[in-house]
Amino acid sequence: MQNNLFIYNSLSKKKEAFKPIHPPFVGIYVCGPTVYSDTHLGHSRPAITFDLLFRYLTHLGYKVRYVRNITDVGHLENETLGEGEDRIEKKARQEQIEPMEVVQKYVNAYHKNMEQLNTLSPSIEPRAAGHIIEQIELIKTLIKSGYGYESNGSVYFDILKYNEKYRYGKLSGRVLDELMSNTRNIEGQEEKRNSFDFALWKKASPEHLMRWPSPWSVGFPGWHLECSAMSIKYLGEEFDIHGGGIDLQFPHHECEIAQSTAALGKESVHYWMHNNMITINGQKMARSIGNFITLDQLFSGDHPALQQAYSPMTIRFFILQAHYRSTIDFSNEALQAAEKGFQKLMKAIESLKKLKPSDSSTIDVIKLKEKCYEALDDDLNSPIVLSHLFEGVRFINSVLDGSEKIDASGLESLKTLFNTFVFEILGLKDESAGIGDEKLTGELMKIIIDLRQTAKNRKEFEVSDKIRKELNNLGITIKDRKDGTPEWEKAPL
RNA sequence: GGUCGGUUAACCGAGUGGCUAGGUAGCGGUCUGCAAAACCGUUUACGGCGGUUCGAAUCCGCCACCGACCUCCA
Repeated sequence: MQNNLFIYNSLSKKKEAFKPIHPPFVGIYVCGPTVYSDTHLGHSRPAITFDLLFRYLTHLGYKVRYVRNITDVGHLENETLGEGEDRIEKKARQEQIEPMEVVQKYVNAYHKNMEQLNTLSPSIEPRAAGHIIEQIELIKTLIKSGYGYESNGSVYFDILKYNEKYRYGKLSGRVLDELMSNTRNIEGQEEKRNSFDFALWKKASPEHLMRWPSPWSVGFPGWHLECSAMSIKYLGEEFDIHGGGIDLQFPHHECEIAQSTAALGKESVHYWMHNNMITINGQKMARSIGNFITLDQLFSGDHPALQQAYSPMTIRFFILQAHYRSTIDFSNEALQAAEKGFQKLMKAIESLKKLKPSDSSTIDVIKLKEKCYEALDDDLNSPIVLSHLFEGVRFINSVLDGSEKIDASGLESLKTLFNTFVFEILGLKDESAGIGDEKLTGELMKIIIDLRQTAKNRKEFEVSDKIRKELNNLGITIKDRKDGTPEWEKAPL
């Protein structure tokens, strides 16, 4: 199996040819959400970025195992203090429910939103709390090899020791000496040999709800550990691609690298990929900053910053219009532009179905297809793919207008091209279909349009304009075509 | 303060040495009874100052501004 795909590797800071370890198999691990509140716009970025990667690799013929975890334990409010409260537990106390009820609630919400965005389900979606045993085993290995040490019932990772043999900080460009001089002295660190050591296992305080027995204490695993344990379990000691948000690079992914490398004695991940952030007013959108808009709010328009509701495919299109390693700035203007652009694309695909072939062709479909592949192969450059597809859109509309021509085989190729890239790979879908009572509406519209046509033929424009205006009030637009058969369309609700 | 990244036209956003990305908005036109759609044409660009080069948005230096990470974050 061959590919021309180049992927930007965060570790080498270069675009590298993608060579899977065991073709035709490809293993991908992506950091999923910590499920303690609603999914917001920022979460859709990695979901869509790695959905695109998953879809493209699958399209190329690879058998992809896509693992995306759910963090449901161990993610503390404040890691440095060592006394931060578990996010899930805090929410559980606030809402007076079980921690696992919090998890269930927000996992369900996350899944619903992911489905709305038309992202494919991962092959495996493991949860940290379901892999306590694997994590404990990994800690044992780390203690045995001297990289983990126990302290008062908790276990920490010894970064200084690790750095003797390996280089801590190589992903994020940190230098340990600088970390040492920069780290703030905060109380509550007495258990650690060094302030930058991170927890592998934490002893639970008496009031802590989420707790499991271990050789060291009744407690819970550290946040970074789950990804190492679960990626090893499902993808093997070495696997192809690890993805996640750029904000996870340090310390999360750095710690993951340290743990896995220390435990396995070798590099685990071949390609690190990081998606950039969605910004709002130029600043990162994040739960901690409080400037986020949830996906449900976007879909309903129910948020003070929103001028209107935006459909899931508008959001998906919006995100695909930027390259995944660039920031993308949220605004109503930008989303409205995305909405219009997306609708234009969908309309052209509808028109494509109706095109009549000519004897000759004025378009090179093969070249267009090649350009689309080239763009994807260049580190998943979806904005460029879209720009090529819009070339196709202009062509389709011109054929409809009579200024361009396409032959039968070209037409088939063009249909396949749009189907492949727009729906299969970019993962967009037509949202206008499937509104109830469609058939009846169609019949009714036929009658109304017929009446209006009669009025027009009699030059009773007052009547015909009234019909059009009343329909407009219902969100229905009449479009008189040159050949005298009017079209109508309903704005999406 | 340290490390890293960014600054492209009204907005979003591609592009890395010579060849107008694209979407949205604006303007003019074609079509149309009007309108919408579509098509054609088109305006406002590469943060500032230097340097390298025949040629720089693209490479180098300095400056300004913005941001990310250094706590948790997708």
